[in-house]
Amino acid sequence: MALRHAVLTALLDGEHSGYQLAKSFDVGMANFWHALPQQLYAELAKLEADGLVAGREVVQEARPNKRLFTVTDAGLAELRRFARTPSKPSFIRDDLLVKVAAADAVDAAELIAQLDERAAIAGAKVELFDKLMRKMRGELGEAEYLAHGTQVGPYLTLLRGRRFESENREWCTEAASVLRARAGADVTR
Amino acid sequence: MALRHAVLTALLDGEHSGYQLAKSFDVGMANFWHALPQQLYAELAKLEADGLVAGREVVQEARPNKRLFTVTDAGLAELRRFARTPSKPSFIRDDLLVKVAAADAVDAAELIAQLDERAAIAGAKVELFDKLMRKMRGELGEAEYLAHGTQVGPYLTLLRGRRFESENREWCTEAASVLRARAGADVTR
DNA sequence: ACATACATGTAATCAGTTACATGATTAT
DNA sequence: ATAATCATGTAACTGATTACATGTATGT
Repeated sequence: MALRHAVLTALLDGEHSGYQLAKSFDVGMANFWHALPQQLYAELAKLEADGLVAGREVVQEARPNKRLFTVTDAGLAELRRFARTPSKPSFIRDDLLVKVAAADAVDAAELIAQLDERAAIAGAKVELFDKLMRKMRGELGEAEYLAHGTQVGPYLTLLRGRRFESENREWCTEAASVLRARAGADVTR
Repeated sequence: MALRHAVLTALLDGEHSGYQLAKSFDVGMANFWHALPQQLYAELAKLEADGLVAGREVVQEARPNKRLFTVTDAGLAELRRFARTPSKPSFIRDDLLVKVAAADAVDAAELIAQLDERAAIAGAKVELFDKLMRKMRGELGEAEYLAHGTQVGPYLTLLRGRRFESENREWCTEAASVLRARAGADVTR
């Protein structure tokens, strides 16, 4: 039941609407948790009912009204309690890896195309994370930021996401080239 | 709906019982898919009902009887169809990363302890994957195996898992040392 | 005696996804 | 005109987790 804690964490750096969360979940948070807008709206409603976040209505003219949420003291306490509970080892779920595991039994050309596509997506994520990290660091170098910056938490998780996607890109490229080489060898045999 | 395809893939290298699958899912498959025994038994039953796997009863004396499953032609066709569908980008779900993201608001000592523990777990996984890969390669070197080995699919996914866990271990170690340095600085301030 | 491995499930609940629904404003 | 952005949800369904249930054989 960590979605609520991911939401509380996302709200630590100020008030957000459900809509804003839905966006930021696809950038800073997406390395370790993912959620659809509907889930976030539902979770915010539950968190408010439980007194862990407080919402305030903001009336707008040119746009629909919105509700901005902040973490309450009870919410902060809940987050601290959560941080003390044991963590279960993480897991990945990846359709593409399932397909690669079945590489010996399925169409190679199609797999290669999907690996190339995924490598490109991962590359774009690497650049996005680099940008976010540069922005967060500001004037400071990485070592300095890690030592003295505010928001080490988010910075560390961005670092993790950056490495994951970089790793991902490299592996997809390699796997594609391995499959290409084997397909080529089969043809000339 | 990729659990069924993960199961079909796992059954590609020969017949397995639900019990055996439950074990092997925690090693070779665990880098990209995870499932509890109950899910596997249920999925095998569904796959059998759909004619994608065939089960045969094996009567044993000293142990309970078991059912061994193999992929049918229809199952193989389904796997090939699946391999042609577009893959949605993977995602990680990790409690510990949520906690690190909230690092600035929670107890540092506890987080550090969890990061150290996770680094050790990741290290053990790296060794396990190395062992499995050596076993799979046999006499061959890695480049040779990737070029000519049977089971490139499983080998490539083990490679991915190996790198993921290695990355994980490094990051956990670094994150812990960053948090330790900051905690130390706070104390002496 | 106690734990672990073997072997297979059911039932209840919780979490996540897909599909649907509404409606104004701004940019191309 | 068309698409994208802002803004928030409901309803139905599928997938995953937790708790429970059973029973034998082997190792420490």
